[in-house]
Amino acid sequence: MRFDLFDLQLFVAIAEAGNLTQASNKLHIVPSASSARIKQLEDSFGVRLFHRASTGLSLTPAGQAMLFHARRILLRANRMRDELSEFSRGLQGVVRIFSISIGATVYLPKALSSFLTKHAQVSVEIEEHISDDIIRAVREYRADIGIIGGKFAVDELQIFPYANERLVVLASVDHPICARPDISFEEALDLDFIGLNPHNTLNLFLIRQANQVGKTFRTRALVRGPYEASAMVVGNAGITIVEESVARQCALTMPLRAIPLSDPWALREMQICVRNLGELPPFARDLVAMLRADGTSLTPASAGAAAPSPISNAPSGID
Amino acid sequence: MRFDLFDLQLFVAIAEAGNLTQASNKLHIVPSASSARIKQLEDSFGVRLFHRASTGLSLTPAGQAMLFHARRILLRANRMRDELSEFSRGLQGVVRIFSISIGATVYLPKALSSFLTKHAQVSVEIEEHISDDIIRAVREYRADIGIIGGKFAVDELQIFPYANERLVVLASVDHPICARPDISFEEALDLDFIGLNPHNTLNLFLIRQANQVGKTFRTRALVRGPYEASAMVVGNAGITIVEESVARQCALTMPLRAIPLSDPWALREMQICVRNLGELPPFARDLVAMLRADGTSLTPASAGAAAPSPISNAPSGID
DNA sequence: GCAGTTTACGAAACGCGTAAGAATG
DNA sequence: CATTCTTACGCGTTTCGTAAACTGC
Repeated sequence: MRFDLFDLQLFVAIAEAGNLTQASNKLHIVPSASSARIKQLEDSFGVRLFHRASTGLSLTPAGQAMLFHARRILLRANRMRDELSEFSRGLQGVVRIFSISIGATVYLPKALSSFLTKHAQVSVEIEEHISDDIIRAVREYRADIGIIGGKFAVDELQIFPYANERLVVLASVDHPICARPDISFEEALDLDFIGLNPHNTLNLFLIRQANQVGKTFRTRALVRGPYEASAMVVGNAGITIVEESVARQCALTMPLRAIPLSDPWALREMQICVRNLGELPPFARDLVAMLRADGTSLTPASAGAAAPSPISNAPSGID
Repeated sequence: MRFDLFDLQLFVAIAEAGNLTQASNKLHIVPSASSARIKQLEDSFGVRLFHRASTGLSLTPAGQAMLFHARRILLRANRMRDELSEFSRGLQGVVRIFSISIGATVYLPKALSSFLTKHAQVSVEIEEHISDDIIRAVREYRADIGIIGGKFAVDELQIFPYANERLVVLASVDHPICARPDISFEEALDLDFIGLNPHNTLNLFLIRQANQVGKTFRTRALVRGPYEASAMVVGNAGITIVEESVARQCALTMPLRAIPLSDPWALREMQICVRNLGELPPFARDLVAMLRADGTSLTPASAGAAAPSPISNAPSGID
């Protein structure tokens, strides 16, 4: 277990060329040296990796298995080298964020634009996942910061409240329910729905809520995301339920109105989670701080159960 | 880019201990040697990885970034070592299969039991994914064999037909529709449904089919898998749609009946895909051959459009 | 005999440990 | 002055390249 990355490169090259000499030339080494390296690799694992023939080398099954892993190791090593070379060119940090859909598409883009200008030499990676996966990733060091939706029991992680997002019904401006100040989820279920990609935390949550009141979604169509759904909502094919900020975004370009859901649980509490704030580099801590400030300012402590007051549905139209 | 795995181990150990001396002791090396290795690592990347202090070492942001990748490389390398050590103890091959749900839970277990007895020294890894991911994995060498559901346009891969699975409605034995020889999907949509985990290929497919006839699922509950659904079907909470072989399995232990769907598309054509049969080791080719033989024998060329005849719903009950 | 792999061998390079130096609190 | 990291240096091992032997088509 003390082999080189160059051993792996050589191994892969030989496996792909089926030929020790060509692989050796490609890597600017003499065949005898390659031969020795491979032999040593085989000895260290106690397994033959290639079948030898005077016509060339071919993989044994053990070699096939090794090839699989070796390729992945090399890919990762290259990414590492590339990232580090960015540092040598001035990059000062990388922050890896895993977020639920609304965070990755609505909140983070805004929040990050100010962060990135403040920290010009820090780069940010965002991946969209469901809450469960996010928690796992943060725990396992695969993500620095997680944005999750709803209250989760998360031991060993540090949790901070982020934005509170009120869920709203998104409807065409000429839909009857636009006359109302709010609507209960149960009432809304009597209307036709445009469904969103089922593989996200919000949708799984809503389906469970529907079960609890003993009703079901009358899904008229199933589309990828909120923007696709909006297009169908405009045509009055149905309504959909999204977070308020998503609704606002969609209403900017389409004649839509958002009607708040009156149920208590319709105020979804998004949370920021990190393994340990103290472990994070300063710029990442700063990002967490900025997110927290940003999140709470966006939803000013209206955290009381079902307060529909701060939600205006007037400015949601296209007018 | 010619560093050791030991370099990475050392790097991670120092990062975790925050202390070069302790890390060096742990790895049975003298601190001066560690110091030299780290320095060389830093030179090769042109980046400082640690902040030096007389109290110990702490990671720079570049070091943090490297730690992230280094951990993953080491995990992979350990898996590789473990797998190769299996080879040195007699293992003769590994086959990695990615399959859709029904393949992984119904078909492969049966097929593999005979394969594994025939090839006592070959091990098989199965992962469950949706068809799109499976195709990508096979293409990118992450899987040797893929089992996908439905006809896909897959360039560059070799495709073989596998089993044809008729979709059936699963209902409690005392449900009215049990009197019928078959039922159309459109009719079935008028009944209450128990929904399955939405993140699988079959479900996405069914939801789209429902859209096409302009109806929607009246989902009364949403559960993880077919066995959980069966329990609710028995209580007459609703019906569900599954592949016939899944239905058969569930009916073994519960008073259920399977009523075939009469729609032409209800005969789902599962397919085996590989990158290139010639590239695979003999035992993997043999597995593909066994799967193909198995699959076609299970669904004897009833591939004509909507032939409900070969499907008996008599033996599906518990009686 | 040609294309390919492996063995033999001397020289250069590398990495280890010992020992001593330097910095910090 | 104790802890910790770094530099200097001698020694053994590794790894390289050259050259020659070996193997199947």
